[in-house]
Amino acid sequence: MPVSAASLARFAGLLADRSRASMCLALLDGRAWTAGELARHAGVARSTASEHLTVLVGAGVLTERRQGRARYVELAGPEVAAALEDLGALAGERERPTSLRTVRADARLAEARTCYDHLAGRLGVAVLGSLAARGLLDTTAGLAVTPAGRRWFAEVCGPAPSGSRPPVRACLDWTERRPHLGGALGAALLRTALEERWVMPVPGLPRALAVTPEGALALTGPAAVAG
Amino acid sequence: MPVSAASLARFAGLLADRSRASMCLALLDGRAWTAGELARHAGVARSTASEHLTVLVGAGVLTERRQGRARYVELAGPEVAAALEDLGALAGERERPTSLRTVRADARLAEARTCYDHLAGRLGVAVLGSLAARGLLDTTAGLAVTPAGRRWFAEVCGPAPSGSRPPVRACLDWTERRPHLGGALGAALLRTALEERWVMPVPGLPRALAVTPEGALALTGPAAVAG
DNA sequence: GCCGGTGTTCGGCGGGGACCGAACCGTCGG
DNA sequence: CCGACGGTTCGGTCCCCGCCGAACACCGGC
Repeated sequence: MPVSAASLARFAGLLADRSRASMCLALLDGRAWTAGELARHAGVARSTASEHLTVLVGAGVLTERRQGRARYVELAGPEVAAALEDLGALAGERERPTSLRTVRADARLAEARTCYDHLAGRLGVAVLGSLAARGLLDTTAGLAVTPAGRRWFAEVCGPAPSGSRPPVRACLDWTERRPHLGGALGAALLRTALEERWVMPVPGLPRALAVTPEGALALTGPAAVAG
Repeated sequence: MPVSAASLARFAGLLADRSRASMCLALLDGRAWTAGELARHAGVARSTASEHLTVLVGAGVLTERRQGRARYVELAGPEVAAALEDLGALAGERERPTSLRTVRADARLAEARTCYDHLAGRLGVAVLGSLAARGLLDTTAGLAVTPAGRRWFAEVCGPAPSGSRPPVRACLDWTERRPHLGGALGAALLRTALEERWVMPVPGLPRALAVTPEGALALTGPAAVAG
């Protein structure tokens, strides 16, 4: 017995609005946003945004956290982020960069950025390739961790996270159109990379990352530094 | 540069209508339907269905084939089917069976059925488990084919299909709530199973399959026949 | 050529929902 | 206590779009 058409339609309807879609895409950076920020981002009145957020939270797409007078919302979980990414990949059409300012920002984001809670951009794709070349991941069919890879992740990121989230996930990169490493281990790797200063957030450019020399060595190996 | 909110919203809007969702879900059986059949299935006038189909074909979700006076439509490809399945899994809510007739049909479908172009139901889940137990698939992290598995698939299904479609894909089963085997090899396995008479279509119940004794042996091994 | 069946086009109706502004409520800070 | 600020509620407007029926176009068969 499949999903009912009604519930599928209702669910798709959540994203079938420009403002709500805009908010969800913004939240793909993995951070919590306030209602006002999202209103400004989507270009609608605060009242309108408030109603949209109530809908999305009610449907379980977002979770909220009240803090003083602020209402913070974020994506309800990695599954939601994954669904958004996949749907976005299928939707296909891209925004066209317009000003020089945005072109520069886009270039930084294309180089290295976060994708929800893992690495993306040229760096993210290179990391996946490097891990595969080093025999730590198996990409011959689907994506899986090799025994050597399990040891490596345990050594670098600490004990493997448990839970229902798949350890590795091939996440289609929006700029590279090739997969990068998502899943629980992808998230753990980003956490380690930030702690170890392999990558640093770029001030004023929320999702962008700057790669340090040590980071290039640790993440992609001695040879594969340049994109 | 992410997908634009507008294009994501537009795409989601395609499924955000009860009638269109109903048609797409019907088409998940992998067959081509005529416009009239889909109109009846969705419970709308032929004229309405015609408009919906024009929209879906125009957006690339469906492809059409004119044949005489009939207009056949089907899903544009496995990616679309996969996206529908994932979205449906996330949407969650299920239809409630209503009459005895449908309960019986549901029971057959829960036992063994096709899911677009591969095996599903208790059988599908059992096949995945059996292949993993025999060391032909690796499920410890994600889903991947082992070297032994590659040899087995080549022997049983012929040369491995090439192309961009991922060889194996964990497809969440609607009735079992556990993954079964999708992807190119999943499709090849169903093709073989039909050719070898391991499973037979059930007359009058489109997606249902009956498992033959040889099929149970070949697909799930000597021990794991009963559900 | 006529007829039945299938699909499409068009006009018109109706409902849902996205949006805003104004008023209001809470919280924080002086 | 008051003002500033973030968020919410409510009425009201507007428009989009899903739906139908009627008329029409097309194909196939007798």
